[in-house]
Amino acid sequence: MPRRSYSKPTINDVAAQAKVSVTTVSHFVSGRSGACSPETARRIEAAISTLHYTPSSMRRGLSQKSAQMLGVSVANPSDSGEHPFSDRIWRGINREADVQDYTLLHYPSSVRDSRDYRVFLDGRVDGLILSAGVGDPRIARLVEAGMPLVVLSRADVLPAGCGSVCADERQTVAVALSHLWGLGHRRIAHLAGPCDLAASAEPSSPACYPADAAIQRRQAFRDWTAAQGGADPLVSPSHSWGKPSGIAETLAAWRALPEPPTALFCANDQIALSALEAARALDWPVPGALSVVGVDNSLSGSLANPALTTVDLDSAALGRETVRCLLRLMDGAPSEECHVTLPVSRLLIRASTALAP
Amino acid sequence: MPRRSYSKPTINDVAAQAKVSVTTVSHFVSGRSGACSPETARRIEAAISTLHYTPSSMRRGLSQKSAQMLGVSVANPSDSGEHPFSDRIWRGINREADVQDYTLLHYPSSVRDSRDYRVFLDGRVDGLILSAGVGDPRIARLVEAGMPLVVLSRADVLPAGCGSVCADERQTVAVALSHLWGLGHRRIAHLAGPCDLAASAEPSSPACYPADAAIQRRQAFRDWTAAQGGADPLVSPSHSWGKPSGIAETLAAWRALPEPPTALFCANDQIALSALEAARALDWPVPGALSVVGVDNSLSGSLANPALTTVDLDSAALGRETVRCLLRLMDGAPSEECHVTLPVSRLLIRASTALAP
DNA sequence: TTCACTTACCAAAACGATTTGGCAAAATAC
DNA sequence: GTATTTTGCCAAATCGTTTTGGTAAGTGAA
Repeated sequence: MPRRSYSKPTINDVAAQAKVSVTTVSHFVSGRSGACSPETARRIEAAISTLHYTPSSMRRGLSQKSAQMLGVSVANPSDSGEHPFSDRIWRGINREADVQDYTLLHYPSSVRDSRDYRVFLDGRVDGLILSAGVGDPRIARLVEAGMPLVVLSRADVLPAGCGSVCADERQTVAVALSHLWGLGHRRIAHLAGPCDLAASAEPSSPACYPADAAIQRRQAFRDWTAAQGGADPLVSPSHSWGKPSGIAETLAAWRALPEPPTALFCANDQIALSALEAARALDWPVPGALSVVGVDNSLSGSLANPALTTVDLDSAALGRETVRCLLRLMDGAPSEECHVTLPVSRLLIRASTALAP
Repeated sequence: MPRRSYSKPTINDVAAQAKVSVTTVSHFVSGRSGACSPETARRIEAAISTLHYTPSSMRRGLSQKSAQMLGVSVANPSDSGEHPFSDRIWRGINREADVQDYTLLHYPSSVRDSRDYRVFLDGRVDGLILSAGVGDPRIARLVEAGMPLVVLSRADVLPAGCGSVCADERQTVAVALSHLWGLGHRRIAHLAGPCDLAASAEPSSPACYPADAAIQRRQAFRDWTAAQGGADPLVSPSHSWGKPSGIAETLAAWRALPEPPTALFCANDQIALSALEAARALDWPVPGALSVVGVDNSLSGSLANPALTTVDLDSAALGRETVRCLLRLMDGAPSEECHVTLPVSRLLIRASTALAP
């Protein structure tokens, strides 16, 4: 038994009612190719409004070979509950797609993988934006199939043929560390994110972080401190982005050092919040004795006590750039020219950082 | 200059390569109508895998008059940063749509309204799920256009012709209050959500709460306490769902009462978290002297100190039911039979509630 | 008047899949 | 050995829109 479908008036109905040919209606509606006489226009307009005619974009796509639709599969907003980064990227993508007159087909990556992105290959979309783990085999498959593709990731971990957009993590780290440095901190420790790639691919992670964001941040931290002449900086083991554990132990160990750190640079806000909690438990005053900086500008961070100083990533800009990059690719730009690293970081100074003791 | 589009092999290419007719390929691919000989099957299979053929769902929809696609416009996950309720509904919808072999077209409600849901009327989708404010004029328009439609809202605030799904708020309230009652609390106050409809339509609100959820919860609270014989229960003025303010003042006033409340039932977790903060500032021990219950089971609530006792709404179930309801509607069920009120609440007892003092 | 040119419209083909109706050949029944 | 059914396949029509290639009628200039 066939499922009832929403049926609406067609261009033929309009043509019949207005007593003109479908061609004329099509021309009138799309505004292309030549004007029609005022009288004809009036009749067509009347018919359209009487019948509530809306041209079917699907049928249009049939003859135009374009669906004016972009597929998106960034870390499912659904699963990302409290990952503002992902949410803002998503919003940036939406905004720009709207401006460019494209509709988005959002396909959550949580859906069972057996389908293998088939939805995206069945002609519904003209191009694809996705976040994927390093070495995701599907990327190569999609590229091979000829699908224009932009991945939210670093260019150097991707197969050839697709574009990429990512945040400049060196800038992110520099923004945070120069703030601390300016406050007089000379002993700065780093609470790292998930630094082995396997872990960063775990489903609970905000998958639209470039898969190795944690590694990049850790490396940038080491480089930055090395550039200041500081030797052997304190770096914690990996912590999960989401509900990090083991932070209390690390902090206790650091505090017991002959020369404990006076500032903490945390790979993201969740980790920073856990650090805040741990410091309180240790009676380690923040920001009196220990300044803490996070990354992400999450709502929880702004509500924390003390309010968290954090690096705000303009993820909406990342989203926008992703769409633009994809459109360039679709316009035929060589994929080598579609790799973008954007400086999008800005420091939000709140109560968790202060002058070094 | 036309934009390059992703072009892929068609059923014709496959037929040519396998030296059979398109009809035979179509039958083979869709598995319908009669088997073909092993030899023919082998040739078709070979051609398909050589060419990487994927049937185009768009073209399929062209002749079948169905796109196997449902439109969704629940509170944009993008804007909902920390509204787990919305996220889980979204996930439930995804899951069920996948099971039923439908793809979702997600259209964020934040996009400029001038477009008026046109995307949804242009034949891309077979049905529509949305959350909308009370009296949203677009609902009536969509229904009039014949679009099968389910709204996440209460049935009695909707125009005729669409389905509806909502949580049973009386159950939500009962679950929370019986817990407190069982702990011996007899003086229970309510911190209400946004109770004027205009405010509940504010963009920052989790729009997939039924527009008047706050009102329903407040009413259910009054009814429940009245049923217990308690007279004149304490109810605060309206608070925003998101970043509520004025809570500190309310709590201070309540504490100064000759007989202060021993428990607080908050309209959602955000409000409860603010209450926790305010109680701490007042040196009002939670849960020693004041038990606090929220609604939503947000992550922030579980990480709070003390961890928040909360009502968990099985929003995924709501999402699932929404899809099923829509499919019933599309199958021709009369809209009067497509109104569902689901009891989906379950209590999560954590550290913010204890025996009455 | 005739030629060139524009305007206003239309008929038919195309897009890629499914569906329908039908035709041979093979298998089965009498 | 003929009649009937089944099997395996194909040609053509269909869906709603755009595109292509026209045809008439009207306008202006020679």
